Amino acid sequence: MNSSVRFADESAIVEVPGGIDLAATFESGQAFRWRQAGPGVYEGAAGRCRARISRTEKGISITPCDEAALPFWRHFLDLDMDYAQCERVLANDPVLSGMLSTYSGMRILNQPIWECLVSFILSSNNNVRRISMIIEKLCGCFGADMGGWHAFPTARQLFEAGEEGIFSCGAGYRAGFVFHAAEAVVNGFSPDNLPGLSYEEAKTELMKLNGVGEKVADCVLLYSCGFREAFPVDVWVARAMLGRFPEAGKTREEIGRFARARYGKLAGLAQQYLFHFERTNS
DNA sequence: TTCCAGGGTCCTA
DNA sequence: TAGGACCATGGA
Repeated sequence: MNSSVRFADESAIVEVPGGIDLAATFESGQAFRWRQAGPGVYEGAAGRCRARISRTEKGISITPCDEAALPFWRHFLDLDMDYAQCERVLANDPVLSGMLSTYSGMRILNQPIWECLVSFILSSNNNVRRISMIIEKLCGCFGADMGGWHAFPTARQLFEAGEEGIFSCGAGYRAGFVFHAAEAVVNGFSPDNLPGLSYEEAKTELMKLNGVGEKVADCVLLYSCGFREAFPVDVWVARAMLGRFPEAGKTREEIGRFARARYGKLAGLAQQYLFHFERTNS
């Protein structure tokens, strides 16, 4: 799917045919460095890039953004995926149809893999607000100074920060897990190779890391590696599924299997609607 | 004061 | 293999 683009005033104005709901996309617990800066306006960063994204009549405006930067943001926001078609398919599901009309335009992001991995290691037994706080501290303490803001720290930067440095940012018992992941990357593990594997292979590789279980692995695969069949099951999604699909099973593994069989390659998007709806309506 | 949060690990039975 | 204790911490 290709959409028209024009550049003006250091901005890229991009037409988004399938529509995009910035609030649902940035506030549905998949990314932790984005804040609302006004009505229909979000500011945030991904890796070493920072931008202000606002709604326009037919799509979005990304500032700053030139021709060289556009591919990064196009991939990050998944602008080449036909979400209108995805929503048409999911709308046939009686459970999801109401959620789709409420949050139509919610998208699954393609985040930098290392950043996504660390973010979701930090998510264990934690809440969204506090995860964001820890990540901002990690960026401020160890990320590269980009002039007024800090990039997400690289694996080497977190390795050199040490477990104590990571702990000092409020990571708690998860500091050891993050340090171990950084050490693994410094010693040769390459997260960027994961998209080239199968879903099962990539999940197995991720789960070799300390602090990465079934749920965290599925989050990384869905939000940064392009595996749209991944179906992370946290307390909210488990609650949503148990209330609507008693036949899905009780364990998180059973629920995940049931959802992948039911929704296929759209399982990840279905999960995002279930999570966001359950959180905002409880 | 207790419970909960986008869980995972380790120990015990 | 299943179940439960434990891990840090801040907000409700």
